[in-house]
Amino acid sequence: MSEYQRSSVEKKWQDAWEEWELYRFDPDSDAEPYTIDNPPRYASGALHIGHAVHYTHIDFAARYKRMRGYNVMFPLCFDVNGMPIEVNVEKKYGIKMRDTDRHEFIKMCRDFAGANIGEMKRQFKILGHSMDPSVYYQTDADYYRRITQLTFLDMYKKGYVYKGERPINWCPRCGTALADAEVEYRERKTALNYIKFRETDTGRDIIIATTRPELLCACKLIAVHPGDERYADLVGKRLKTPIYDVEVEVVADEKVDPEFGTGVVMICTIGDKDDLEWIFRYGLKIEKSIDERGRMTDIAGKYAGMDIIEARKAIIDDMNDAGLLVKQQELEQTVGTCWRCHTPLEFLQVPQWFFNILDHKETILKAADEMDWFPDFMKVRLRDWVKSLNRDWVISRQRYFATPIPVWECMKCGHIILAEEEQCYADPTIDDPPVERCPECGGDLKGCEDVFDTWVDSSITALYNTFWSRDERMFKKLYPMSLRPQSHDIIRTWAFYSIYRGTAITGEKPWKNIMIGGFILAEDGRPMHASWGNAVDPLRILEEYGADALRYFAAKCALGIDAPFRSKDVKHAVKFENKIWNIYELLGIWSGEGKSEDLRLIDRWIISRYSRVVKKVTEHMDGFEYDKAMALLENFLWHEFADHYLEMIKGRDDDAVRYALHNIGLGALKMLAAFMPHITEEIYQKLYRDSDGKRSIHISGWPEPVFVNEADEKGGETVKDIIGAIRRWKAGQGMPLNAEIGEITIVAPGAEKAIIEAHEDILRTVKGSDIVLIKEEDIERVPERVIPNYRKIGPELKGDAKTAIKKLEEIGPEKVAELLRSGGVHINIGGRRYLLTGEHVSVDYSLKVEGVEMDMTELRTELGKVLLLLKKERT
RNA sequence: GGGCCUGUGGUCUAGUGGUUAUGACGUCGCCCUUACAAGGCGGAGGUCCCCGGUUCAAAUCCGGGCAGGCCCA
Repeated sequence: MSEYQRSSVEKKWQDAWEEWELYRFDPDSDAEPYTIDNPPRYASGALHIGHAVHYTHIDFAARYKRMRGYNVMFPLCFDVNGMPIEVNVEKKYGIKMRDTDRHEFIKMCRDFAGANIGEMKRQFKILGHSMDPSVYYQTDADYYRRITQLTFLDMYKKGYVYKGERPINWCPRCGTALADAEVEYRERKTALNYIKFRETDTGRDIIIATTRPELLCACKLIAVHPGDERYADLVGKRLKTPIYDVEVEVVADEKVDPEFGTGVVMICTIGDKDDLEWIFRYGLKIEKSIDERGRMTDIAGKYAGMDIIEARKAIIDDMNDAGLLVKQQELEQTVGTCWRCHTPLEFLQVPQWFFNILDHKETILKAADEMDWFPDFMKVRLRDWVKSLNRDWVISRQRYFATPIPVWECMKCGHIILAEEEQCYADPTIDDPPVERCPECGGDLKGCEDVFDTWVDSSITALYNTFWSRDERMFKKLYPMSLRPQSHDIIRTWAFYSIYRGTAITGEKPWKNIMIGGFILAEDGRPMHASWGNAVDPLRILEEYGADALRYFAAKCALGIDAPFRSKDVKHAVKFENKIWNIYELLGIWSGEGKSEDLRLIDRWIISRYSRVVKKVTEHMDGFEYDKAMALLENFLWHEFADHYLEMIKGRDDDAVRYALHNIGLGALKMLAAFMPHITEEIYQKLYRDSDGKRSIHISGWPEPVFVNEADEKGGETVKDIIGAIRRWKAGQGMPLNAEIGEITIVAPGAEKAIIEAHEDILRTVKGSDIVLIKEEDIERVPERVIPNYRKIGPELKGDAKTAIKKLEEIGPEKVAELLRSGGVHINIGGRRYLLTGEHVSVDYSLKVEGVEMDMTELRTELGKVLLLLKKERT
């Protein structure tokens, strides 16, 4: 009567697995490798339930493949570079990156991330994850950054890299370029300002609506819709800008929305992407009104040096004072913001480094086609994204904590000097260039201060994991990797960039399979938000319910589909654990592996059912359908094996039952092991370690089906149904389930053979004394009572209803039954004739077999109709 | 505005052309049975989001809506 002690058991095995180094990838093994391009966990510290679920799915794959005999590579890895760490460090120390020494700041970032990594390793451990510390990496380490730099050199030499000056997304707060993939669109409220421009010739006022009055200093053009009659005479004329008093021309352009504002727009260099389109169309000279730090430039006149918000406020005040501001209106708009700090982005022209992606779309799509996607519809998202791309990937960032771009530039002629391969990892802000002076012009060289977008680091994980550039033999063996697991929000980034880099460098896809996880929503079905108070802390769940329970919930989340967190599932998992624990408590009574010689029908039935489950679960595991595998296992173990088979075999002690219990008990436990590694290990060690011979269930083999026999299954199902019906009947009688019930009479033309074979098991299970098989004709049906259908008789016979019912009772059940069989009962009341049929009246029969009154239950079984007759209890 | 996904008893969910729609939670009733009352058995509870179409037959396929999620513009 022991209870499962989840917290101590989980801790015990987590420590043991770590000590045993159970999950080691063996580079020299002959076994087929199964390599997982594990997402390096970002070193910001906090564990989100979504992370917990995704990494748990990956752990399922790793554990399953290990049991299938693969040499599994499941790296323990962390993504460390990048802005979130920088932002955290700024917050923690109350400093600004730009005001801090570059290398001092980098050190603070490293230390900060390093401290988090310890906590994150602990999180993986208490989730029961099986990552392998022997294939460890973190993206900020020199050994990793070296590989990032080598891939860059390789791509540079192949012509994928260029430096260019073109408008890019710019975060003024972070002071860096951002790729399109890093832009997050947000709804926000802003003021639409109606301001006065003056027509040069006539002096009349033209009202223009703008959300960006601070850009007025860069206003180069005014546009109206060509069909807009209000302004037909304005086209070609010149207007003077308020405040600056600069003359600009009015053009007619289809792109203007006459409904918006006043139908007149000002075009500035540069505001947003629409402005950019106009700039190119009209060949406008680009004038920067905002600098890289988000401050107004000299062309803003008196506003120079202010930041954007200050300048906007100041110019509005000034225009208001001068009577140039007509009105302000609240406006909902969508703005591109920085993915990190959500500052609205500016569109600036700053020299940057680019990867050429536009020329390689076809290669990327082809590689994506060569991989298997789980679920397959996720491929569509990648395809749509690739097809929609119209700008190259900006890979340079004006930040500190990331991999430096390993180049020097001639300060005189701009010539680019690449780092030598041997030199990498190189930091050009510290290290000397490979040559002293520019080989072209003899000018001085300056180390590049830009760093890489962190996706440049993380998009080579497949190359890093497979020893690219380090071990040719291993690379040949391991690339492409077996599996890329990730979530669907980063298809356009991580998946896309990785495929691009992989194909650019090796000419081949980076993985064979890619599995995409869905989002975990809050219990109320909305996304989790700290401010909505619906966020779930997985560490609390772990503490309260344990890792196996949380993993059970993860298993029930189908791949690729957003699922709300369900604490009910976690609680249910605890019940299931308890059930598992007790099932194996019971199985512990039967020791030994048994023999298959004298298997009975019910043994063959459950073994065949089990074998089918093994086949189906294996298919589901291969297809990453963990929810289906888990559901199948639970249903089998709980509701077939425990509820029925175990009840049927209580009291037996023979080699056949031992054979069935041992095979199913061990096999089912193994199939559960990937999902619930702790409880299964505990039971394995107690019951099966000696016979199965492995140190841990997690390195034992995956079970094979024993046999499938359809006839046995049909027979067994029928026996199960008969026993179930008898148990239900007992419950209905208010009898204890272990009450003796004497003789059981059965009519079962299709199932006699099965019943005869299993009669001993049936009788022992339901505590019967004997089974008597009879024919349906042997049942005597004795009409007992007339049952009038008031609902039918009442409306039809109205006032005569009462009399009619009385008459029916006088005729008596036996006669009524006979009349009903021959068409109906004619009744005459006061000259009114009625025909009452089976709709109006029925007869209740009692059943007798050889004169004894019986209860009858009719079953539809796999072997046809079964009538079960049990002696009526005398009350 | 576009792409992809989802919409099934009070709540969550299985089911992708075929008797009476699966299961869980909750609820009501019964039962301590040689593991498990954190268990077993049973009952009540459903316009399968809406409208139209295809079909002998639609929760399921097609079209159009509506609502939610993710990604994008």
